[in-house]
Amino acid sequence: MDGRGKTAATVTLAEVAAAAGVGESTVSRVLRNHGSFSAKTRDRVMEAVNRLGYVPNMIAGTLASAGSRLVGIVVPSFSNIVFADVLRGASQAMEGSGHQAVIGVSDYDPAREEELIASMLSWRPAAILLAGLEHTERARAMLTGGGARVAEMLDIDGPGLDLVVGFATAETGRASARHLLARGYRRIGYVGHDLTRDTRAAKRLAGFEAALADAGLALTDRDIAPVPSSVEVGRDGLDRLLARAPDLDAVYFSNDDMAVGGYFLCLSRGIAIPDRLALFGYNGLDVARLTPQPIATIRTPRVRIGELAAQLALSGAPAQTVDVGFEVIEGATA
Amino acid sequence: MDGRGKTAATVTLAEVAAAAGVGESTVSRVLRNHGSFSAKTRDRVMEAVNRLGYVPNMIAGTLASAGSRLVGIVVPSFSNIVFADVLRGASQAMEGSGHQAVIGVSDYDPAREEELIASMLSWRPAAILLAGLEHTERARAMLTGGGARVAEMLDIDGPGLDLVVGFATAETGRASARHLLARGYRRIGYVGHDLTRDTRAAKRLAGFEAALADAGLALTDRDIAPVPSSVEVGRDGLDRLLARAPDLDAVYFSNDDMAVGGYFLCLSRGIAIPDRLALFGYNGLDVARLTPQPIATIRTPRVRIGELAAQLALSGAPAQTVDVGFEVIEGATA
DNA sequence: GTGAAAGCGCTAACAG
DNA sequence: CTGTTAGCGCTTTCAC
Repeated sequence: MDGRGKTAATVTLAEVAAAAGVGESTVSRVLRNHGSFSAKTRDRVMEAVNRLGYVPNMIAGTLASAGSRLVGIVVPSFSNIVFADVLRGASQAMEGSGHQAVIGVSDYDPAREEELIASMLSWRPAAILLAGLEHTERARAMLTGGGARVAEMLDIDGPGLDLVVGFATAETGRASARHLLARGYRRIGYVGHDLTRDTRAAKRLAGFEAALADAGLALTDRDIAPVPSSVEVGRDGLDRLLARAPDLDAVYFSNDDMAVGGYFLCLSRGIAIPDRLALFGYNGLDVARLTPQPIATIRTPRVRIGELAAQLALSGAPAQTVDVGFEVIEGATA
Repeated sequence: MDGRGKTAATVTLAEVAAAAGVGESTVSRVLRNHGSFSAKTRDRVMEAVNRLGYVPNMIAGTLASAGSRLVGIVVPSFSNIVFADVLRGASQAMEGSGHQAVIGVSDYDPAREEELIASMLSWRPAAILLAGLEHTERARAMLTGGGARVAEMLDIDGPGLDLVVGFATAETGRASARHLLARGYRRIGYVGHDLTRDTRAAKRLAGFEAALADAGLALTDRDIAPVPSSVEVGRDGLDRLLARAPDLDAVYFSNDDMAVGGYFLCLSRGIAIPDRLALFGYNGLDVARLTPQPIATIRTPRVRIGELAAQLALSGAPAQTVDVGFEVIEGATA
C-alpha cells in the first residue's frame, strides 16, 4: 500500500493462464485479440481474467514487444489556453489508438524542456510532441536519435526536426499590421509580455514591425513587461503606454489576454473604441469574442494542430511541414 | 525511424558496461548513484555514457524494480482553468522527485474515466490523481486494488478512497447564497450549464438552494443549458432568464466564465450592476477579477490542491481528507 | 568496490 | 488452435 514495491494484489498473466488452464501465450493472444484461439478458450480466459481482476502490465508488455504506446508532450505552460487546446487536440487523436500522453511543463525554459525530453525519452515513447522550433542543441541531438517520431507544433517559421505542424508565426504579425494600416491607423503602439521566453510572441512582433517598416512606419511606442502575459499585465501595460504616448490611435497586444486587459482599461476610462483607440490582439479567445465589442484578433486552429501532429506522428507519416493557416478576425475594436 | 520496433541507435546498459570495461551492475549503481563505487569507476562509466549517448530505459528499469515513477492523472477537461491549475500544482510537486505525469481527459464522462483509470493502472503508476469523488463502481474497485495511491481532488463532500484533498463544495454554494442574502437580495435567479456531467456544479447549486431554503426563500427562476460552461452560454442564459423574470435582483452563476458572460450582457444592455442586478460567480478567475467591476465570486486554492495531492500521494502519507478551504471574494457586482 | 546470475511480466517466434 | 522457450533491458541479491 505504499505505492512502491509490489502488493499482494498483483495478479500476473501466468496466474491467469494457470487459473484458466491454458498457456501464457494463449492468454496474451486473447487479451490483445491477436492471433487465433477458439471461442471456448477465449471465454475461459476472460472468465479467469475477470474473476482474478487481472490488470495487464504494460511495462512488461512494452519491454517485451519493444514498442511503447506512450506519447511524450512538452508544453511551455498549462495556464495558457493555447496549449490546453493543443493538448486537447492531441488527446483526441490518441484516444482509441490506445496511446497515453506523458505530459511535462517546461515553463518556457529551454533547459527545462531539455530535461523533460530526456526523461520522456527514457520511457521509449512512440512520439514526442513539442511547442515551437527552438530547442537546445542537446535536445535536438537526443531527438534526432531516431527512437521516437518528433512533431514540433504551432510555428513553422524555420527548419524542423521531423514533423512540423503550425502556421507562419511572423506572418500573423504582418497580417495584424496590415489590418491596422488598411484602416488608417498610423500612430501605433505595442503592449507585450516577456518576449525572451515567449519566442513566438517575439516573432509576431518582429513580423508586425516589418510590415510597418514596409509602409515606411515604425512603432510609436511600446511597453513590454518582463512577466508572463495576463489580463492584468495587459491592462497595466496599456495604462503606462498611454501615459507616455497619449496620442496613439491603435495598439497591438502580444495576445488576447493582454488585449482584454487593455479593453477593460478603456471601458473603465471611457476611452472610445475604436474611434479614439483601436485594439488588436492575438489568439481568438472565447472571452475576447464576447466582450461587448468583439476584439479584433487572429485565430489559429490550435486544437487541429495538436490533433494533426499526433495523427501524423503516430501513423508513420513521412517527415514534413504542414501549414494549417490562420484567420484574421475583424472584431469591432479595430 | 518508424516509431515502433527498435532502431539501430538504441544503446543499452550492457553496451555501456562493455565500453567502460565494467560490469552491468556497476553501471547501474553509478547511474542511480546508489551503492558504492570508486570515483575512478564513476568517471569511466560516465565517459562511456556520454560518448555512446546512452539513454536509460525506464521501462526495463521499472519492470526490474517493481516501482514506477509514473503518476496517472485524470481530469474532466483541459479547457477549464480549474483543471489546468490543478495540473500545474501537481506537476510542480512532481518535479524533482523524478515523477512523470500520464494525463488523460475524461470529458466529464464517468465511463471514459473508468477506461482511463484502467489503462493508467496498466502502467503501474505510483499514484493516481482524480477529480471529484464520483466514480463508477468498477473504477472504485480497480483503485482499491492497492497497486497505487489514490488522491481525489477538489471535493471533500463525501467518503474518499484513500487521499482526498479539496474543500466543501456544497458549502461554497451556501456561502454564496448567504452573501447575497446578507446584502438584501431576495429575488434570485440561477444561470447554469450541464449539471448532469459537472457534478460539482450541481452540488454547489444544491448548497445554494439549501441556504435559500434556510431563509425561507427559493430560487425565483433558473436557466440551465445542457452544454459545457462558457462565456457565451452565460451571456445567453442570463438573456433568457431576464426575458422570463425581468424583476430579478440577483443571479448566481454556475461559474465565473458564465458570470463574465452575464456581466458582458449587462454592459451591452446598460443594466446597472449591482443596483439593478447583482451577479455572483464561482472560481476566482483572473479575468473576472479585472473586469471594470470585479465580479463577486469564490476563490479556491486549486494549484495548492494539485500540489498537496501529489505530495501526499508520493510521500506515503496515511489515508486522510484535507480541507484546504475557500474564500468569498466580495467584488463589486454583488 | 565489483561482477555474475536470477529474475521482473510479458510477447514473439517456433513447434506441435 | 495452443503450449514451450527465449529473451526485452534493467535491478538486485549474493558472492568475491
